[in-house]
Amino acid sequence: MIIKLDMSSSIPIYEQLRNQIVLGIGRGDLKIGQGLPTVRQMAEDIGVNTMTVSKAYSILKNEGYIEIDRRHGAKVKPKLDNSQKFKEYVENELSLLITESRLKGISFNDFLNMSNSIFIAMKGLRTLGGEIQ
Amino acid sequence: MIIKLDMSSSIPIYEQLRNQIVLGIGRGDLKIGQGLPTVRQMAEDIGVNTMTVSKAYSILKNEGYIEIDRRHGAKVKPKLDNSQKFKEYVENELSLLITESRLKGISFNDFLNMSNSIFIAMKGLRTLGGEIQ
DNA sequence: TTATTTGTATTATAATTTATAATACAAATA
DNA sequence: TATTTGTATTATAAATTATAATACAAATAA
Repeated sequence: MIIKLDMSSSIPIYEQLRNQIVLGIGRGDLKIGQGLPTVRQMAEDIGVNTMTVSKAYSILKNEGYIEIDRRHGAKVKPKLDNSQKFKEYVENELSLLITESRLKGISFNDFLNMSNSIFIAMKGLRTLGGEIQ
Repeated sequence: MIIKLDMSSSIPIYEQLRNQIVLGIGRGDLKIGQGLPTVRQMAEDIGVNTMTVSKAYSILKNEGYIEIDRRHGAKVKPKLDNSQKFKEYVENELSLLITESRLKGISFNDFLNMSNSIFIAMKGLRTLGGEIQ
């Protein structure tokens, strides 16, 4: 599992780590059901405080991407969310990104091609057992 | 020009304002060449400090969405950007958003439909004069 | 020329956020 | 019973965010 962090970024480390774990699940580096490194292990690996990792894990739990058991640790388990709130979140983020792209001269075709490439690269979420979710 | 701000959000006001102005250009509320309200006027309108507005304008200038003249004020003038850096920014944001959507159960079709709706709603950037950019 | 309006800089202040460090605790497991 | 888990606590420090009051340089209008 590759975690890319930019310590000089203005984006908080816990947020970068949260994003990297979400992307890791999408890429398939992290399978559904797979355990994440312990808070202490992850903190040592990436060279940050344990509470920074704990915060990232806590956010991922609240967002419904992982489950956390005491002793058993953190485990990948994305929960579906067909709420209007989540749709609006996606719409708002997408609106901003498409607007920025448009104003900067990226064609809508290029934008759709990018989207396709990204989607294809992450197609087929698999569990630890191997079956497709 | 409608500016929607959430004062209880964790996103800084200057960043929300920056986003709202970008979206306003995309929607056509702000035409190319059109002047933005003065820093003081905008600050009064939305009820924040002048320096908060100044910071938002300054970011938009640095990102190449507006131009700023002393005395003449801030003016909408998006600059094209075909740099690799900008492409990577879009790719990274898009990757995260598609991954989140996928994990939450939004189909790729729905995602593309959303993208289409958003793009259609902002088609045809116009200048103050009326000609299409 | 003079007064006014523009964005911006400065200074001070305050609250919040972010991150670290050291320690401790509750729960579950071996 | 000892160990490992996520988490809570406490203290500390730095950076960020926002406000307030004031001032400045540049450009325009009177």
